[in-house]
Amino acid sequence: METDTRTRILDSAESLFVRHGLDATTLRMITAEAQANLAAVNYHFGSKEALIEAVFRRRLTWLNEQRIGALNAFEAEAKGQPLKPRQIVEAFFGVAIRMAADKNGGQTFMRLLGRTYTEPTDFIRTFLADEYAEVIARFKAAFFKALPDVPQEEFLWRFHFMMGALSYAISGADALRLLGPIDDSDPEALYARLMSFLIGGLRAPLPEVIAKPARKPRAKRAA
Amino acid sequence: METDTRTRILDSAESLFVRHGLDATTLRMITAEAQANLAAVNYHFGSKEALIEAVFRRRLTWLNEQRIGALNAFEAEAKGQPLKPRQIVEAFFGVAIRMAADKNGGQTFMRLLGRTYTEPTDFIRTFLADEYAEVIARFKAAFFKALPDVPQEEFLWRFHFMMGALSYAISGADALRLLGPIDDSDPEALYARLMSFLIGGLRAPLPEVIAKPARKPRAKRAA
DNA sequence: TCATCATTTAAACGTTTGTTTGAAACCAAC
DNA sequence: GTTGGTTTCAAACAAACGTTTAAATGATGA
Repeated sequence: METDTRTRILDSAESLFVRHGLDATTLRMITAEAQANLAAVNYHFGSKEALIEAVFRRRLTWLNEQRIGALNAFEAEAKGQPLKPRQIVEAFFGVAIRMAADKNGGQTFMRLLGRTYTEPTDFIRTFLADEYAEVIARFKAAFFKALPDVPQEEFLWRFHFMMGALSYAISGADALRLLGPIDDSDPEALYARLMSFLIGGLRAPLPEVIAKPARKPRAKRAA
Repeated sequence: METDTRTRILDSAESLFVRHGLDATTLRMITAEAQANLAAVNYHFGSKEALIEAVFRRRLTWLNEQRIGALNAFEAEAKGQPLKPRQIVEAFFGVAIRMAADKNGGQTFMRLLGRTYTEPTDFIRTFLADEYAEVIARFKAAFFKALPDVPQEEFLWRFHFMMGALSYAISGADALRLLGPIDDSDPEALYARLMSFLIGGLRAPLPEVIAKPARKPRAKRAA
C-alpha cells in the first residue's frame, strides 16, 4: 500500500468520479480519500481539469492500443482479405468488455468511460475526440472493407448503436436496477451476451425506408 | 411568447441541462435565459432538486403513458395471443424515437433523458425508478409472454442493451461526431434504422457459453 | 377605492468551490 | 552537517453556488 501520492489521487478520483460524477466530485473528497493534502492535486496535476484528463488518459490510451493491436493481429492473419465482421466487433468491443471485467483497475474506469461518452462538457468532448481519432479511423476502414454491401452512413449508425449497447453493458447493474434484480457478476457471460446482441444488430436486414425524400406533412392540429 | 414564468423556467432549464449537464447548470444561468428573477426558481419549485424533478416529470409521465397506451392497443388487437416482439419493441422504443423527433419540446428532452439513465446522482436514480416502475413491469410481462423460449435473465440484458442503443440514437449527432460527420436530420430514417438494429439484436441466436460454471484461471502472467 | 392575494425584485445570507501561498518537512548528494 | 530540490502542509483567497429575506409590484374581487 506504499503507492505514491500521484497514483493514490488518480485512483481515488477515478473511483469517486464513477460514483458521483465529474462535477459533483470535489477536490476535497478526492484528497481526503487519497489521504493527501488538498493542495496536492494542483501541485501534481495543475488543475481539476488536468486531473480529469489524466484519469482518462491513463487507461484510455492503453485500451485503444489494445484495440488496434487486436485488429492488427486479425489483419495479419487474413493476409489482405477482408475480416469477418465478428472479428472486428471482437477487436473493438470485446477488448472493452474484457477490460471492464478486470477488477484491478479496468472495471471502475470502464464504468466511468461508458457514461462519459454522452458527457456534454466541452473540454471532455474534444479530449475524447482526440484520443479516439486513430482507433476510429482504423475500425471504420476495416468495417467498410468487410461490409462493402452496407451503405457507409447506415453502418456508422449501427456502430453508434453498438457503442450505446456497450456503454450500458458496462454501466451494468447501476442502470439495470431499473429493470429489476439481475446478476452481472460473470464477465464471461456478459461478454457472450453482448457479442451475440451486437452481431445480431450489425447483421440485421437493412431497413427499406432509408433515403426516402422525407416529405413532412405540414398540417398541424387545428388550435 | 406570452408564457408564464413557470414554463419559461422549465423550458430554459431543460435546454440548459442538455447542453451543460445537471450540475454544471446554475440557477443563475436558468433564470437569466428565462428572463426571470433568480429567486423565481425557489419560489415556484422550492429547490433546484425539485426543479429537476419537475423538468423530467413534465414529459416523462406523458411518454410512459404513450408507451402503455401503444401496448394496450396492440394487446387489445391480439385478443390474448402473445404479441410479436416487433410490436412490443415498437410500443416501447418507437414511441420514444417519435417523441425525440418532435421539435416542439420532445427533442430536447429526450436527449436529456438519454444521458440521464446513467446519471449517478442518488435522488435521480430513485426518481427515475419510480417513474418507470409501471411501464417496465408491463413491458417485461409482454416480452416474457412473446418470447417464452428466451431465458428471462437473458432477455433483461437484451432489453438493457436496447436501452443503450436507444439512448445513443437519441443523443445523436453530439456523440456521433466522434465517428465523423453524419446526417441525423431525418427522424423517419433514424426510426427505421434503430428498429431494424434492435430487432436484429433481440432475435439474435442465444450465446452458448451462458450459465457455464465460470471457473476463472488464476494463472497470471509471470512477472 | 381599498384590501388581499400572488408574484417579482434586489440584496444579502452562509457554504462550498478550485486555487494559491509561504513555510515546514523530507530526502538525497556532497 | 549543510546544501538544494522536491513534496507536503495548514491556512487563506476570491468567486460562485443555492437559498432566504423583506420590500415592491401586480392583479383580483368586494
